[in-house]
Amino acid sequence: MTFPRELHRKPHIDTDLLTRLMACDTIETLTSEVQGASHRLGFEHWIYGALMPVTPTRAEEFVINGYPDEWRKHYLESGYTMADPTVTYARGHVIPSLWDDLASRNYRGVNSDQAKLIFTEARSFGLAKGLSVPLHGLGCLFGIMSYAASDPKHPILESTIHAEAVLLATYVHQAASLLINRGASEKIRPLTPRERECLKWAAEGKSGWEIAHVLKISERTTVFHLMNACQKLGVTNRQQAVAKALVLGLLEI
Amino acid sequence: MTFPRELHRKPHIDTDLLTRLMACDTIETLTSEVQGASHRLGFEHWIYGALMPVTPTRAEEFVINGYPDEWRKHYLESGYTMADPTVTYARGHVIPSLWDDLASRNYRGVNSDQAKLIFTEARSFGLAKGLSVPLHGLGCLFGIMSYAASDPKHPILESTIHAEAVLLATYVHQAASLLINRGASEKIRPLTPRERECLKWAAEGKSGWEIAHVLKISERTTVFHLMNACQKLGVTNRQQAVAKALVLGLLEI
DNA sequence: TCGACAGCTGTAAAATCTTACAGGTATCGC
DNA sequence: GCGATACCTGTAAGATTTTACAGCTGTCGA
Repeated sequence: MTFPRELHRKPHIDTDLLTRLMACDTIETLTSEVQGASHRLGFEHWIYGALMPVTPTRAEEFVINGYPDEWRKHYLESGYTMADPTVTYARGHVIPSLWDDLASRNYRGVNSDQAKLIFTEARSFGLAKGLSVPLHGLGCLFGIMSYAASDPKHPILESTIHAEAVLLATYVHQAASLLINRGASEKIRPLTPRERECLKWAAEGKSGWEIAHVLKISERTTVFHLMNACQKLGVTNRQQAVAKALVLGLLEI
Repeated sequence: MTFPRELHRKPHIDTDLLTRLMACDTIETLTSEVQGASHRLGFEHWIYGALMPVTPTRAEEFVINGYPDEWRKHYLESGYTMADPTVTYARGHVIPSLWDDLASRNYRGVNSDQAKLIFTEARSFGLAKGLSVPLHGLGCLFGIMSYAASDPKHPILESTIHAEAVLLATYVHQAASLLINRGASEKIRPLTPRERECLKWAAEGKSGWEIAHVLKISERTTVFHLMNACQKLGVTNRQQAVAKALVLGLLEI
């Protein structure tokens, strides 16, 4: 296979930029680098947010952004986060979507009227045309990177911007994940192989007696391992241990 | 902000192509479309794989590919799947990586010797330069889309190919997810709000009595809801119910 | 050699979960 | 009206989990 000349297109987001992004060790430097990268793609505004689970059913927000302060203020005061169609969309999808599509199509869980209102208001703050990139993995419940341009004629889909915005988003997600984990307060002592094994079978619905037979140990020993696992995880019973181990990705299949 | 002429670069992966991808309703048409798309990016070979959890600790593979048959045969016979550094890498990362980097750097859980062996063998089958894109979300444990070119001089990083390959990968992931879900044998009756609520608190380590007090219902009723949830999920106890509900994404925070 | 750690085992009481029996109200669409 | 559904409640026996007591072997690095 030969490489036609047109294959060689210098990207806006080059490897130097990506290397710098991954090297960011503070929220400030990361914000600054992303700001520059977004501008290179023709977007004045951007926001990255992720939900990091702290318990099986509670998550903490992590947000960095280059949005107009007034819009962020209005957005938060209006409690738009949960009604925001870009957020709802990101939770259940992996492909990027234009805001225009989110407002016109009826995705599951996306209220179309509310969507139009939020987008209309956003436009009045200078966010005319937007692209939202869902992000998953790295122990986050879900994340989102949104880009916005003040010019509704920004050629997102007609150019490689579409793809480059997705690439940039994955790097921001990885960089943010490193930052978040660095600042993680709760450090869990790693589980031993036996503890993981016992938890795994517990998650499969096996009783202590059954686990003992599968692992060819005494029932007392499974109780011992599961108890230790509960202590390490800081939980009160097996249900919670299984749940926490799962959401923290401690029970790799 | 103005759009410099160079912002308008017609992408190799355009919206038409992406629309066709999402419309694929069989493995064959999807394979064929991806084959064409990969070629447009200068890659002769590609493979998409995903692990879909069927129980909290067991997952099923889904693979479609445009790899040389001989290489796939050798790969499977040698049991490379678990030793493959691209697979190990994809499990814990979200940013794409060149095979060269995987072979030279020491990522967590990636055996460098084994990695070099697999890559060397791959090269002898015509897979000289490769790019692997990790994929997460959509209820999969993790997925991976790898591209390979026979020419070691393929300008992946020096062009927008890098970004476009990532965009294409997300579309393949979404399309494959739709295909897999369509063929899903096990259809779980949806949980009622009360059942989800009880499961949520169970996952937080609460006992039946505690859940009853939180929800201001009798303990008998929590037992009732959790029993119904267990039946709907086809499991034998609360541990398994919590685990299954979590991995199936039924307990949205 | 010694501490730290993984792994293993026993008994027993109390707490909790599972399963069986049996029954009630309210809402909704056909 | 009537079936389907969500939601709610009671009693009781038996299984399982949680927690307390206490003590063993073997490996590994300092």
